[in-house]
Amino acid sequence: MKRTRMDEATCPIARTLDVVGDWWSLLIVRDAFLGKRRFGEFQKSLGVAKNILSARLKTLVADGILASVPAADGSAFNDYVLTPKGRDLFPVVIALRQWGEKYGFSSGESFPPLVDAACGKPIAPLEVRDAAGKPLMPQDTILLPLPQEA
Amino acid sequence: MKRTRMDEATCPIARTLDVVGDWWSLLIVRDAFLGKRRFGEFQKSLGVAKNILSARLKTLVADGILASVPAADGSAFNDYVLTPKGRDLFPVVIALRQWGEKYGFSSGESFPPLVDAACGKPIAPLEVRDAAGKPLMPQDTILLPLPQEA
DNA sequence: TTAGTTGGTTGCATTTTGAAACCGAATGGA
DNA sequence: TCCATTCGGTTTCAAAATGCAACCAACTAA
Repeated sequence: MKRTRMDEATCPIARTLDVVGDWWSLLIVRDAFLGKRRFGEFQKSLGVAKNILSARLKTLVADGILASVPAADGSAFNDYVLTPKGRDLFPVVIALRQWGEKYGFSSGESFPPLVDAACGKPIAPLEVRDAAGKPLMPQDTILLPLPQEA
Repeated sequence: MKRTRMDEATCPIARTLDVVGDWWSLLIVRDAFLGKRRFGEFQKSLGVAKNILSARLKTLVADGILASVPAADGSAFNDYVLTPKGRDLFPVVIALRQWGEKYGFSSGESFPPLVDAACGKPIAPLEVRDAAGKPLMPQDTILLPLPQEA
């Protein structure tokens, strides 16, 4: 009756969700992208219970998404910073953000915009493209059978 | 002590995760992209308990991601098909998939590839771009403060 | 020195999840 | 026509995750 694991799934989506598919992990990663690094910063920003945050940070570190390093301010505490593996979640976070921007707000509401630091303009909507760069719709793609190894 | 809701969050990412941030919803959406439409198809593919699947389909329909329509085969049952809002999750699913492809498999393993139906070649890695089309790294972006309404 | 902050852990109540049993309606076969 | 089986669920109940508050140890500031 444990939570169903998907780490043996043949599907890459399932394997990703097995690691970051819970309620808090991707929000922690989001905050890490925004420069937060201390336990207390995450806790205050997210409003998550400290035991939950503690458990999540542990698994994110164990999964190689965050690294626990000595604090930059010289204090005796730890900073939690994104590894390259964690930074590669950027498109995931942006995709979630853009869908939320489009569907998560009623017309009267607004949200803090994420913009290009250089030009100040909003980033472009993500597009799924083929090898040549042409945009692809969902129905333009097919899942091939698993290749058999020798 | 219920699960903390994030539907009031100012962050679009949090609002998205409030809707599809659980263990199963995005896998149901994935299967819907692959053409699955019947309760039994989802259940067999996912191996999820039927009560959970039933609850998830209900909320996905309530959230406007799936629509419940009369079955295409003329039987008395229902099909669950993606709405335009659901189809707009395509970049999310692809982002999760590409991260899983890169980090979710050991070197000996392989996974079914998702390819361009027209040319048979794998789809390109998603890239976050600025308004002009130039690729952006995470540190090239900044979150602006919430704009004040009049 | 002592009060407060930081970064947790522990304990417990509530909620969610998961497995299996159950059930009615639709379907199929003899 | 009758019976069995599948389909699409709901109910029941145990196990696990979540959330809150209390606690605590180490560091820090006054």
